[in-house]
Amino acid sequence: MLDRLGDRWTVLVLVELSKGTRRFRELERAIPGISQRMLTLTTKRLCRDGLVERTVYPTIPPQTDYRLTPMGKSLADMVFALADWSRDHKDAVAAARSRWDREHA
Amino acid sequence: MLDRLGDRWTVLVLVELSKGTRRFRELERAIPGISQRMLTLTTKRLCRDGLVERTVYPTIPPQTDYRLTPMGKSLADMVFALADWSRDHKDAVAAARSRWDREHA
DNA sequence: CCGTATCCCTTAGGATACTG
DNA sequence: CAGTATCCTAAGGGATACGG
Repeated sequence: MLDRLGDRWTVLVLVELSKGTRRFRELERAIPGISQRMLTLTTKRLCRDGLVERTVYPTIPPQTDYRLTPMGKSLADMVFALADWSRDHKDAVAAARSRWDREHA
Repeated sequence: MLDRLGDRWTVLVLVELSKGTRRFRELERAIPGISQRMLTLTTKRLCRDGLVERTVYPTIPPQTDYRLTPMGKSLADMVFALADWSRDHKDAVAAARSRWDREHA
């Protein structure tokens, strides 16, 4: 499970879907740099794990909606907690790094 | 920052150090499967980020102690929160997966 | 014991092209 | 639009050998 949050794209999809239902193309545009392939793989994994739900409208052109399940929402909350931690300690980490880099020049 | 927790070895080292001060060899034994190379890289990154502190005793044979900084401890707490989430939802995820696998056979 | 330096192989994932 | 299929390369990380 922890390795799921290790995946960069997974986290970004989770965050984007936490804002509401999104279509495939909307996710793609909202997440700069993601390839079609990775978006497909990522959403598929999230669906398989029961974190995201998919609804397909067999219209022309086709439309697919993605949205977080309750479990997905709770995981997204963990992501936000991590993001908070990250923000709170960003400066301290940066300071530690520059100090390390100075001392190991 | 989030990608740090994506790294499997980083998480395991963090967890092990949360139990107390450890020497290089102790970490290696406590984390099955980690290579010397990855342990070195992982501890070095953690030190650079100010999450772990190193104390070297220039004895023969040499000895090096690793321990979490306060910031490292707080990150370890986040890891434990994730582990809790994981434990709480383990069954639900497993169920979702087997259902998915059944339906996509 | 505590690392560093190389080699080497696997795999993640981007680019591209094609379907319903 | 919403994917699937194929190719290809960059790099993460294991195995091994060596140094202080």
